[in-house]
This record gives sequence, structure tokens and C-alpha cells, in this order.
Amino acid sequence: MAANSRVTIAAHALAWLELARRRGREVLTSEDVAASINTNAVIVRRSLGDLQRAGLVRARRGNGAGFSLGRPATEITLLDVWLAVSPEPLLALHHSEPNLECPVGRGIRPVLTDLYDEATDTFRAALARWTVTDVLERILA
Amino acid sequence: MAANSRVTIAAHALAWLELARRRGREVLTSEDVAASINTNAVIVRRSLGDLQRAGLVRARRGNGAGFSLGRPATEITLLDVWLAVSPEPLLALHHSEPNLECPVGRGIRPVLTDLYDEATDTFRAALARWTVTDVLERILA
DNA sequence: CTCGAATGTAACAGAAGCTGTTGCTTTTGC
DNA sequence: GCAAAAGCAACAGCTTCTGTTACATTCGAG
Repeated sequence: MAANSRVTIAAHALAWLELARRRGREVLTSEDVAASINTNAVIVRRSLGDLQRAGLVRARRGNGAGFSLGRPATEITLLDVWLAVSPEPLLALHHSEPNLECPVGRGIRPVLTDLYDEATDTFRAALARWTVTDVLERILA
Repeated sequence: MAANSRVTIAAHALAWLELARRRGREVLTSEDVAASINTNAVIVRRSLGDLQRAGLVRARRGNGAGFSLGRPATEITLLDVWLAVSPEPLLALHHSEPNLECPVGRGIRPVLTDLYDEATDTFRAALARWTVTDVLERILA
């Protein structure tokens, strides 16, 4: 499958929200954000809906509404973003149960689960090293 | 999408090949391997075909043929397996080009590419710490 | 209190990928 | 030459992703 781009969309939206905030615009509509990402406003609302559920952004409804950061951009890491939008594990186990009469089939699942978790943890730790502020500042540099 | 299970299938096959080798069977058919994984023999041939292209297994055709390890199990890491079967990046960039008139849209792609590469490298390094022998021994322990 | 702007959300289409299956071709040892 | 097994192509069913339309909901402004 083509890998999904949700983390990218969400990180883009957050960086843009932070830049707008620095320019004096606290609130952006999904249309505003979609224009920068070059996608559909519904895609943005879905993505920012995930982030809102995780507390990373706030959404206001009604006239003059829109999205704003839920906490300082220095306190939002890419790990937060990944956890908010990416429920799928990086590596999957067997779709159907392996043959339990084979020693390998019997014992492999917990072993791989452990190893996958370990690798995934290092991946998460790497994402946790970068905040939305870091991303924006590297963009502007 | 449901994450793919190719690394799991390949690792299972390699561990089973190594166990069979220790028991005196150098060569297993795709049917033999499929019986342990509990899947179709064609799935196994596709997976082991990837591993063969990477030099991790050898395939012999014709009567009495089958698959055997291409090098010692102590010299095959899960990273080798991942590289052989998993061409997709862990995180994808935008599907369509962002708006280049926005500062964020203009600068975000190389930044995210760098950060994603960094995180992916730590993931790979974690996979590289484990060999097929390690996996098999943890299974048998 | 009404209006209008914007979010929330459901439904659907198109494309892509994965697994699994069948059937056929190719190879090769005996 | 035969038989066994890999190689490979094609297809079905399922799921997921993006994108789109349409509509319901919310809420500030006047």
C-alpha cells in the first residue's frame, strides 16, 4: 500500500498554525490550512479532528470559528502527532495463526512482538526529539 | 491500510529454515514452509523470492528442489530482512505538492524528509541488532 | 432571534496494496 | 522423458487512503 501521509498533513497544519500565530492570527479555518497543504478542507478537518482529540489543537465552531494550537508549539512533538493520527503498528504479525505444531509457529509471535516493540520504541524516541517549533524554525532557516 | 506482514512471514521462514538445517534438513520446499506459517505456498515463494534477490536464501529448482539459507543465520539480521521485503517508507510525504506560495508549503518537504530519515535510521538500527539465530533461540528458549 | 460562517460527519468513488487462489510455464534431477 | 518444484501472471476479495459532495450542527454577530 502506499504509506499514509497523515503525520505529514498534521505536522504541516501545526507548523502553519504556529507561523500564523506569530504573525498575529490565532485562528485559521480548515480552508486556510487546506490552501497551504493543497488539499481538501474535509481532509484537514479530519486530520485536525484527530489532533483535537489528543489536545494538540482547539477547534471553535460557529461564525468566525476555526482552529488554534492547543498548547505551545514548543510542547508539541512529532511523537505527539504520530500518536494522535497513526494507530497502525509499523510491522504486523501473521494475518492468520501460524501452525502451533511447529516449534517456530508456536513460539514466534511473542518474540517478534517484543522485537517490533523495541524497534518501534526507538522510532518513537526519535520523533519525540522534535517539536513543532523545531520544524517551523528549520523551515524558515 | 492494514500494515503488511511481510517481515513476519520472511522472518518466520528463515527461522524455520535454520531450525530444519540444525535437524539435518538443508532444503525445504515452499509447501514445507507454508505449512508452518499456515499460508499458501505461493505467498512463501513470493516472500522467499524477495529474500533470494537479496542473497539471504538460495532457491533450487527442478526435482527435489527447494529453499536453503544463503548465508549463516548468525549473519542475517532483521534489517536485512526488512530491506529485502519492505520497500515502502515508514512515513510518506504529501501526495500532491503543497502550496509553494506559503512559506511552510515551500520549505516543509526537505525538513520532514530529514526528520523521517533520522527516525527511520534508528528503527533500522534496532532491527539490525537481531539475527535469525537470535530470533530462533528466543523462540526455543 | 435570525443569519451566515465554519466545524462535524456520513456516504461514496477511485485508486492502490495485501493476501490468497488458480493455472500455467520453466527448470532440473533422476 | 517424467515428475517435482520454483517462477510467474492474472484475478478476486478485502481493506485503507485520499478526495469529494452533501448535509447537520454550532455559535458569534448584528
